[in-house]
Amino acid sequence: MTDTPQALTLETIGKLAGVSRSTVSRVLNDHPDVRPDVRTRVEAVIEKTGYLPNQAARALVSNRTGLIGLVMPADVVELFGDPYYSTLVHGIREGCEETGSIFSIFPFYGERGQSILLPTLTSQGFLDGVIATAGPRSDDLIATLRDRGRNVVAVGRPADHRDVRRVDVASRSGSAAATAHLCGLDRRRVGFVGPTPEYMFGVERLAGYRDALVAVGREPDDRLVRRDEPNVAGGYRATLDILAEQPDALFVATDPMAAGALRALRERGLSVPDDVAIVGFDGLPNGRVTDPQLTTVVQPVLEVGRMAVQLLRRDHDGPDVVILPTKLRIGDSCGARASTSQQEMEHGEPR
Amino acid sequence: MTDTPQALTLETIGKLAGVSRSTVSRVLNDHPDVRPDVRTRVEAVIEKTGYLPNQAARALVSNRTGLIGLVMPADVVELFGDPYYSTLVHGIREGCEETGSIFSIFPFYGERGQSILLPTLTSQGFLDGVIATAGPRSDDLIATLRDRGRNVVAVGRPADHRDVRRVDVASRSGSAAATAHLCGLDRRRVGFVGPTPEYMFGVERLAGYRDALVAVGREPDDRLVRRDEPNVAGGYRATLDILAEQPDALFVATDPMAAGALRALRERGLSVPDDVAIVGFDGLPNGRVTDPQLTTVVQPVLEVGRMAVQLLRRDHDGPDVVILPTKLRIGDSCGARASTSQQEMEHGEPR
DNA sequence: GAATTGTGAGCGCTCACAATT
DNA sequence: GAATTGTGAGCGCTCACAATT
Repeated sequence: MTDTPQALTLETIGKLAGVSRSTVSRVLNDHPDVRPDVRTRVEAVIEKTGYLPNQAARALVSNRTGLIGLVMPADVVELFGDPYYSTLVHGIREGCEETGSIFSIFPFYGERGQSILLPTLTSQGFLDGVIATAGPRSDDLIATLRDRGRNVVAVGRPADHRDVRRVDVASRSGSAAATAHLCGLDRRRVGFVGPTPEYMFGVERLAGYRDALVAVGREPDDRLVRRDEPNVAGGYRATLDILAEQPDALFVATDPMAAGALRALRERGLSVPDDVAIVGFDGLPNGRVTDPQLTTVVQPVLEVGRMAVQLLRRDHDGPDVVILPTKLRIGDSCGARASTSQQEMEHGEPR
Repeated sequence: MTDTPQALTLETIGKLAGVSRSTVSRVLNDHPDVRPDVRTRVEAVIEKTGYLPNQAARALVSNRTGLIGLVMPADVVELFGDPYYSTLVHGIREGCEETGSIFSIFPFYGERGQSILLPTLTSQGFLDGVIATAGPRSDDLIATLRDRGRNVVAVGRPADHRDVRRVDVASRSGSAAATAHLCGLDRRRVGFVGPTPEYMFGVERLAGYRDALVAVGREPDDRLVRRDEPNVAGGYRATLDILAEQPDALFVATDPMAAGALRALRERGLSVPDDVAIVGFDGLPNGRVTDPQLTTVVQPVLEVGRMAVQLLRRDHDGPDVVILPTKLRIGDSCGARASTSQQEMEHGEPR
């Protein structure tokens, strides 16, 4: 169980191939100025010995490790059950394959987990870049990494996002489109169910909801707004609560919350979309299937992941904040499909 | 977006504190022979400047990176939905916190993903140790890491497990106990539903099933054995198929497969446990809740994760193969609870 | 002489430049 | 002189040992 006895180095390989360590280095790094026969000879020795360069030495001198880390501040169970994260991970992995980076997930939980991880993340010579999802449990970590000059990209919008490179989706305009859609279907009392205000995406989605109401000449009414945990249980509770206000439609800021809303309405004997129309937000490829099928604002999470990797690149010269568009996908929960006149509004992808 | 302008090094900190780099190094690494006032002075400078040692330099000279990697050869969606992985990750994270290592997950998918990751995993100066779950998609990776002399621990049993350190659970004896339990409840035609034979744990669980039959003087009958993918759909298919043999009990080698079995039986109008008794294998803390509640062989996945980290330690001097015990937890799917005489057989933990 | 500190060497690479063909 | 190769220095640490109190 000891390490490799033969501590192979560039020098050893060079000796075996009859060249200097420099030439071996050039072969390894695909430098052009190597004579073909020498290259072949060196490659043969590398192949035969199974030599692989020491990553630490390489990182020390080149100041690059090739490692991209995704920092996940959540309980593993929570994380692993969430289609948002699985899609995001998928996108980041694809992005890393494109750029030739190694992708790695650093799960941590709570203050203690963060304090263990933070020094390592912040050190030189460990990660080339960090991707972190914005949220109450990671916003200070993102701010710390930024302040320390680390190469960090936030996914979403951290509470303090000055000088933070980030990828986000058009939460506000997407929410406005969803709300406008409900208003256009002649719903008079359109409510909002979303996360508590420490989630910035919830703040933006509430703003979009209000934008749409104002745009059609209605007065936003806080009695039609409920906030809770951004998960199924939170959506369930908030919906039960808001029913006292007799809404005939709800824009629900995440699909898991919308699933909770559907459950609450079913329990109360209310039909969707007849009694209450529902529009959600997420539209994830692996999201749960609901009955009725949810009308929702689709966000391009896969592209978010890919783009985050792009933003991390040193040679990236695009904008430091990238906002990706969302689009409304019509399902059966909003009532648009019932009224044929509305059918042409559908511009979501087919499933 | 550039790196920190002040490239702090030990030398810089030493200069600021009026000592040599050696003394700063001693302070950082908690060496005893530093005068208290000097230590305080150096710590003050470190604190003020926010200095953190370069991990690559440290790794190069100490030959340790402090990084433990879990290699996950699976589609992310599959992975993230699986309570086995979430529990395992939880256990490994706890183990790493105990040993002061940084824990990181390397997700990859397919041949291409593996070929990208493998050189890095195999290199010196990158990971202190690799944990990999055994299975058809990772067994050759485990063998390669072993052959290259890397510090690797397998979870489960790889097809080629010579000289591979590993943590496993007592699949065979646990399966025998489950099968014996069904025989003891007077089931005459006890079938086996499990994974296809490239999954070694399935091979062991089938062996345990046969052990139990032989022990009570019955002839194992391959017509009562069905194998399919180790997931809900596979369990569903295999169970539909085995019903032609009219089993009155099934030992199902994983809980997801058992969930599929329950669905198949329900669809065929068969009652559990009256028509067919079911015992599963897994008993994960975050596993799905079934109706009826599943009798199952509980494996200690959290401890498996913790133990894997222990086995990775250089100073570990226990056995290289650790097999953790399983225990049968009685639910409502086997019929034991109905017959009061069997109640005392229950030795699972309460939920 | 014991406790504390500094110096030199070296980990295994990459890069600039000099030396060789 | 252009293409190819080797040498020297250095990345930022840790460790052994020498030097200092």
